[in-house]
Amino acid sequence: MKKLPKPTEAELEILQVLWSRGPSSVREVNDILNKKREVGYTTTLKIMQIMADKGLAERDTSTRTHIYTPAVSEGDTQKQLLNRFLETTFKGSASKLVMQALGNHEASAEELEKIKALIKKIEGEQSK
Amino acid sequence: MKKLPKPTEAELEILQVLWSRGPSSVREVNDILNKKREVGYTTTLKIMQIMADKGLAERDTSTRTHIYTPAVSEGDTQKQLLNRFLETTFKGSASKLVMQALGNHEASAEELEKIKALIKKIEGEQSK
DNA sequence: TTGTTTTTACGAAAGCTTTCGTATAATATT
DNA sequence: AATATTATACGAAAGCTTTCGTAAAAACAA
Repeated sequence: MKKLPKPTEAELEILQVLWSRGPSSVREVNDILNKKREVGYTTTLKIMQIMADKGLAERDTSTRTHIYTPAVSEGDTQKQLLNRFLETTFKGSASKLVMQALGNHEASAEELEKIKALIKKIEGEQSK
Repeated sequence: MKKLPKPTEAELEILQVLWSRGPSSVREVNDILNKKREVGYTTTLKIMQIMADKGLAERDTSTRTHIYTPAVSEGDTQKQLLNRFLETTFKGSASKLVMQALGNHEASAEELEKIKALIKKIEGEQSK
C-alpha cells in the first residue's frame, strides 16, 4: 500500500465535489464551490493541477477541457484523516472522540442502532 | 461566549503538554517535546509567546523564567476542533465519524460500556 | 476572417505557520 | 570580578498553501 499525501483543506473540498459528482471539469467543480464561497477559476484550476501532480486525482487530457477523477477513495481518505486527527487532538483515544462526537451532535435513532450493532460485533470479537 | 482562535498543530502540541503538566516554563515544555521530536528551544519559545498573544495561554512574567498556563480548556478545544473536523471531513455526519472511529480502533470493553450508556441516555431523551 | 469566449499553463504574490540566528539581560559558577 | 549559562525578545528566513494576474492556445461566433 502506497502512502497518499495528506490533502490540504482546499484539496479536500475539491475531492468531496469529485466524490459526489464523479469525473468533472474544472469549470464544474468551480461552479459548485462558488455556491458556498467565492473562489477564482484559476485558483480552482491550480489546486486541481496540484492534485493531479500529487496523485490525489487523475486527469484525462484527451480533450481540451480536462476531466478530473478522484484517485483516492472517500473512505480511505476519511480513515487517514481520522487517524491523524485522533492522534493530534485526542492522543489516540478513539472512545474519547466518540463520546465527544455523540455528546455534541445528535444522531438519529437508526444511526444509533447501527452504532449499537457495531459495538455488539466488536464485543463479540473481543470475547474470543 | 468569545470565539477562541483555532490552535495550529504546534500550538496544540504545546497545549497538550500544558494540560497534562499544568503551569510550565518554556524549558520544561521544550524538554517534553524533544522526547518525541527535535525542536529548537527558541522555536518553542516563539510559539508559546504567540500563544500568549492570541490568548491561548497566559503567562506569569513576575520571575525571570516565565510560567505559562493554558487559557483554554482541553474539552472546549477538542469540541471546537471536532466540530471543524466533522464539517470538513465528514460533512457533519457524526455517526459516520463514530462508525469509522469504532471500526478502525479497538476500544476497551469498559469504554464500549460507557458509549453504550451514552447511547441509552440519548435514546431516552429522543423518545420524549 | 476577425474578434470573443473558454481553457490550460506558468509564475509570482500573499498569507500563514514554523524555524532559527542573533542580541540582550539576568542568573549562576569559578 | 570575570566567565559561562540560561532566559527572553526580535526579526527574518524557510516552508507550505492559496490566490491571482497574465499569456498562450483552442473553440466558437459574427
